[in-house]
Amino acid sequence: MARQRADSRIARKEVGDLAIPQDIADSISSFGGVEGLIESLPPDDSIERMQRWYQACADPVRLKILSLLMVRPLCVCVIKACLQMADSKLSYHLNILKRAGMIEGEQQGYYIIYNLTDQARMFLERERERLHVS
Amino acid sequence: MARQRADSRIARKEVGDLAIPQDIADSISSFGGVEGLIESLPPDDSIERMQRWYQACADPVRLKILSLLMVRPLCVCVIKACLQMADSKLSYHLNILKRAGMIEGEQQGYYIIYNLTDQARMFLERERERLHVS
DNA sequence: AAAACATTTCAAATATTATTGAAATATTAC
DNA sequence: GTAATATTTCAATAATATTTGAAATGTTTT
Repeated sequence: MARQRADSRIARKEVGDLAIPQDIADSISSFGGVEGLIESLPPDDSIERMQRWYQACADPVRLKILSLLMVRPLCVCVIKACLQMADSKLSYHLNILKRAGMIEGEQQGYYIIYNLTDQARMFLERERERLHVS
Repeated sequence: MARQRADSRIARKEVGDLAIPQDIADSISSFGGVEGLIESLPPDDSIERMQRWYQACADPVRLKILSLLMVRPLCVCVIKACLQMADSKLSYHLNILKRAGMIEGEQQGYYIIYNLTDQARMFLERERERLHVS
């Protein structure tokens, strides 16, 4: 018994040269229509920064590095011992996190000790909380 | 007058076959050394889910779609009118957001109306807050 | 200054992701 | 059923990102 589908007729409204559902048309007209929506978009530089940030998080190696640095600042060699990969590969990923503003390295003798930036730590703490709740 | 650099000699300690800075060695030994660090990493499926989520956010087109949907649910044609791109391109990005669990689409007559999932809305609200504060 | 250690840089190869335009699907209107 | 509208799928191409191994850099020890 096919369930009765909701009335398929959808009221439409012309917005410029565009016919769209009436309720959407009505609603968006209150913040300036399509024009208004476009203006509400974040500026390009802000979009770029966000993109770089999330891109930095979008890789298993880098997520693991971030997870390790949540514990405490670590030298490259300990990160390498944990993740078991070639130096150059690790260095590549560290550099991406650095350029995104998520980590900083400080040379100490032989070693470079990496740590999360305050921004990254705040982000990761919030994310940990969010993911545990849901 | 070059500023006196901190004593370059760094105490080192052997951990397994690895010589690492003493303070790091001491500190990580309290949570099980390198072994313990490795065990503290999130499980693979969790890493994968995070990766897909952040990857979905790591693109200017998709960030803009998310930003538009923060305003209200929208049909594809309105999103298209705002972002001015080919149908197939838009569809590609909508699909990535859908597979990441950030948006859902519901067919209504001619149109498919997309909306943020609760998870995505929560994430984006928190991010908006975080980025405004910092 | 030479040797040893830790890390980065570079260029080439590989893999993944994004864009494009044409064809396909699904819904509604006639 | 045919036409019209909205959206997706597909296959080919283009663009980016990642991996790899070798060479380079910077630091410390001898």
